[in-house]
Amino acid sequence: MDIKQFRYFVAVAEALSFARAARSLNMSQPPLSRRIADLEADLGLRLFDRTSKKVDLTPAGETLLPYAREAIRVFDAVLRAARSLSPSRSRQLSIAFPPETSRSVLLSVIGRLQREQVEINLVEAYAAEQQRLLAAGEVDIGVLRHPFDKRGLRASPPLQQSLGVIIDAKHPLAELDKLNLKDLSPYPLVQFPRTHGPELYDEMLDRCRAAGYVPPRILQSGRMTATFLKTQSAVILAAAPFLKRRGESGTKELTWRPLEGSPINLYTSVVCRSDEYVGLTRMAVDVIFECLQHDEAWAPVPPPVRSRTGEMKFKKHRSLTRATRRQPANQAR
Amino acid sequence: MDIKQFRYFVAVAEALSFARAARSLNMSQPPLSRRIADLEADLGLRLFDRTSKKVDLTPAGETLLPYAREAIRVFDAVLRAARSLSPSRSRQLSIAFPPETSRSVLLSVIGRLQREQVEINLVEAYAAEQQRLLAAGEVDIGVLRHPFDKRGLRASPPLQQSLGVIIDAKHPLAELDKLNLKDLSPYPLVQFPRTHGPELYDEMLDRCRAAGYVPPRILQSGRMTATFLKTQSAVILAAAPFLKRRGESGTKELTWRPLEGSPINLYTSVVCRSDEYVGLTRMAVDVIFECLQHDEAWAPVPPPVRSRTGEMKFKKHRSLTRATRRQPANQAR
DNA sequence: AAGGGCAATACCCGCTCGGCATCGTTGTGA
DNA sequence: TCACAACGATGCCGAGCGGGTATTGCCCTT
Repeated sequence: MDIKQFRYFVAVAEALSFARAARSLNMSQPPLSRRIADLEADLGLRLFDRTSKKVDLTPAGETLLPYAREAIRVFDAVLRAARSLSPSRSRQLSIAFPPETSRSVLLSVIGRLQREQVEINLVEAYAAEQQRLLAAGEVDIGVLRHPFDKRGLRASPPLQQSLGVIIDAKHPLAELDKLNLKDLSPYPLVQFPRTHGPELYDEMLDRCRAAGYVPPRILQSGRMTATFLKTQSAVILAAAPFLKRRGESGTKELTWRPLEGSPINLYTSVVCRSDEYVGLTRMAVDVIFECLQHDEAWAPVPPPVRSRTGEMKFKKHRSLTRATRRQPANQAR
Repeated sequence: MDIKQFRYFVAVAEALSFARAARSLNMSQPPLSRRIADLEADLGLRLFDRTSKKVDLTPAGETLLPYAREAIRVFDAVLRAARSLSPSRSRQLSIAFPPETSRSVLLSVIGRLQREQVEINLVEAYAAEQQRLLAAGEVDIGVLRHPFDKRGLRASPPLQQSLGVIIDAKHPLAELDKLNLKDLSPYPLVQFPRTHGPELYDEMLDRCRAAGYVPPRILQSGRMTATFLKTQSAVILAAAPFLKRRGESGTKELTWRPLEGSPINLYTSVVCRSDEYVGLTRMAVDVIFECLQHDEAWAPVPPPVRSRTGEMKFKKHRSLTRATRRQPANQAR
């Protein structure tokens, strides 16, 4: 019996759906069904009443749920504590986030890492820059958008955000609840500088064109983004929580609208150098991943769409220990 | 990461020896060494300072130990609770022990099971009788001596007890600290009735003869055992804690002596019907096993001797859930 | 100097778990 | 009313994890 079984149980109990729970666990539905069946067999009771249409906790499952959560909580806490005991040269970590990271996410990351006594050095950078910083050792952990070069890096499973559109509250399009990319046609698009992430930049524009939106002009994002949006009737593609970040100024006068059918998605991973996914760094990577995942607006795994188009399969990580073990252990000298 | 790694860590920390810890975990030493190395790699720190002569906790290991224990404690408690949630027809279990079970073991078993709200029905019986009771369904769990017929039963790993000799405190042999089987030659032997466990009975006598002790008479053990020992200068082979059981009468006048080189050992397993090692029953089996194991005088696993003679290899159990699952799951109807 | 004890390493194998494909059922919309 | 869509269960397969045995290497003892 493994603590994983409890995680599976809790995931299903929270999603009340095997398929959704499986997605949030980054696995497929059949093995999850089996693991739950195994657990039920072991415990000698049914945890869920399930039909093909509905999944409900049985009374027994209901009673068990909080205890399972508690066991997981304690276990994770100990593991985190153990990992952060690591005698890293120091307890400092440099972590890079994309500039448009929402404030709420940053706050929870900082809060949780401070509780583990980590000194954080925050860096703001796009994918290309982050890759350089990671490679140069100037940053320990990066949060970056796909696609990026994964060589030598350990990347978490991708998290998905559906992009919408930010416009001035008085913009003509603000009348509509959901926008279509075509609706944007008359308006200029604000984009981050292409050099900061050429692949993503190109893909976003491709998607726009494919859906019939060819921006009349493209404006460089920068300090003046809000001004562009107000004075030029420009639009910018962004995930829902983007606005949350900009408590500073003008937030009230901007508004966000989702895109019909989520035609553009952002995939994000938490990343560190492969050989450093261990101890303190690993603890922090896991914590950051959880913070992102639990933030609303981050889907744990690309929805069905992904497996149909076959694009961006996520490879499971092989555990590092096996590889590590093969090298001389250089201990007990 | 699995809770097992914590168990391994704690076992090594308690034994301060990989070999001993491995034995107490019913596994061999090499895999344990690797699991610990893996854990250290994962955490990014050394848990033990080890040379070929000594194993010590590092400071980090020292700090971690109590937390690891706590995580295990919580996890096991939840698992026990979950298993005992099982809607067994009732919360009653019939448990059979060999008559010579020490009182201390019985007390801890009863205490722990009562804490799980189990109603216990204790039965006193030797192996042969226990097998009948198990097969007939009149008893749910048995604690019985090897060898016994394992068909249809799920048996825990065997626990070992070294037999010594109980004699009257005034017996001539009481002068010696350690006895040799040959020393017993002049004295009659008290044995349980052969029908209660013919194989064990025969093996014990074989061992005696092999070591040069051919009892002049064999007396049937019963209510009058103590009297035999006092009036006939008889001897009885028993594990160390046997005396603890007999708080009733005469304990003071009897005494126990170990046998030089532990020539005779008792192997005991906790047993239930294979298909019932699940839910409440499984919880109880595990609890009883732990109680026996933690009682001093029960070695977790036969010491090196066993693997040399090659006798009584213990087979690992395959998990039941897998097999169970293959039958129609008859749920969701 | 030889031997024994112990942890580490090499190598191997079986079981477990997760993946894909498919089925059966149920609810839904044309 | 029928076909389809959604979902959980099942069959089957491959990979990797974890454990087993044999062996090495180190240190201490005699």
